[in-house]
Amino acid sequence: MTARARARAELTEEIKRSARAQLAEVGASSLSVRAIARDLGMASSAVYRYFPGRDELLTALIVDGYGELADVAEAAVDSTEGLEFADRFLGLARAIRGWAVAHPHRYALLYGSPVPGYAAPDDTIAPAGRIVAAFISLYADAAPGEAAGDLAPADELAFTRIRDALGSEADDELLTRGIAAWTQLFGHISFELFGQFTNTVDDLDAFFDRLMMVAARTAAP
Amino acid sequence: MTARARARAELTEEIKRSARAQLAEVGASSLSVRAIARDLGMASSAVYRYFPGRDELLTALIVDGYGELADVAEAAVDSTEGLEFADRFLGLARAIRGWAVAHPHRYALLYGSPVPGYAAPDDTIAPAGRIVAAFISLYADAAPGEAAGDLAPADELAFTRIRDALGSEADDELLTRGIAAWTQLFGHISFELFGQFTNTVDDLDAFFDRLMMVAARTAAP
DNA sequence: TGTACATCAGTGAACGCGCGTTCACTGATGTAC
DNA sequence: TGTACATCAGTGAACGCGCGTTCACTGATGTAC
Repeated sequence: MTARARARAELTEEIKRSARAQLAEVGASSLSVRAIARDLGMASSAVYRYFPGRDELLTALIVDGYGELADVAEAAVDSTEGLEFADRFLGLARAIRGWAVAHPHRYALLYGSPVPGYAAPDDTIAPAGRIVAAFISLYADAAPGEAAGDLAPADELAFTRIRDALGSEADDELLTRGIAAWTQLFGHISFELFGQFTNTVDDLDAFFDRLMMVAARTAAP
Repeated sequence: MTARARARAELTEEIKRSARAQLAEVGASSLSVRAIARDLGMASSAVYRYFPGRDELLTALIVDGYGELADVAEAAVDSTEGLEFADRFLGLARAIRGWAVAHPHRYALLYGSPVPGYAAPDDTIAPAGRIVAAFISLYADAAPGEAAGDLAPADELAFTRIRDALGSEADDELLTRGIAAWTQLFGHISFELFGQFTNTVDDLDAFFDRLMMVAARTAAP
């Protein structure tokens, strides 16, 4: 590997690093080639030696983001091998949330509202699929009926403010089930509107109804 | 009401209408006072007679959006009075999704990733609360244990593509439960990162774990 | 009903700024012989 | 090992554009007497 190639690889990373920092400050739609160049102390035109344009840079950030989250998800699945389904799912969920909380702006780039004027190319589909695949792989080893046990008793810590606001004595179990259904509703809508369901479910209306019937059972008092 | 006041009210609405159209085309972060003025055939400075600035216009759009969605949610709750909990929840869910699908960009403004550089003022809290309140009101009249019945049999229409992709024979019931848990995970994360949980749940870590234990039971094979 | 004054909507020019992208160029690095 | 040529990174000026906001102004509408 020549010195030139090494310098190229390093500066390519530097540009993406600076772009991620900018993402956190101004958001994807205001990502600016000139601001990145300024940050790195180079002419704005120099960035074009590394990326053909702003959109291709965005694509690179998205692909990297899915890739990194997929690594995290797969590591979580691997590290829980042999455990029962519910524990493995919890481990996967924690890992994904952990990454999202650590990199909220990158999460928003992947799962938040789409960047106006930017159409994600097909290159982003495969890395996005790895994350879903990690979840699906949990089913490969699981025996049916594995996780029928009851919830551990609530610690009565998480809901004091909600209970105050409600002025009610609802228990933690019911509150959790209610919020579960609620986040499920909005999770579905965001997935549907923001493009996570494209080319998967055939009939979104019918699917939505079924999903909400499950949610209603979960949330019922 | 004077002619001047009437004209003012009308033009205020016109500005918001044009702003909503622009929202759909370029997104909230690129909402432009000049583009709205151009659209309405007036000088860009004239818009400042109606809104003190771009951010206040955005706030008005957000408040209007929550208000309209809250009207829809409350209407759904009212129209299902007397029915059992699961049916009322399904009606509410359908109503909310219906509005979101009809106005995807306004939904993104309310529940999508936050607009960088814009801090929503307190005026937006109350209208947002009306939507949650509509959901909570369902519990006021519901008897415990109401919705324990089984799901209606699947129509086997919604999942052909997913099944093809999986190369498996998983039934619709399990697929629905799996996707339910998955959208719940991402629904929670988006709510957490995009600010819907601020000042409600005390300990988000503990709450998240409980939520995912519920999800794991839902998704178990 | 008529007049005098105050209020307000709308104008157009201007300020100062930032943006993506192109282009001809210089000088350093790499490669073939 | 040395030379000749090709490749490539980086520069700085330029093009053409859009933005939010301010300001002094004109002319129409509203109001108090």
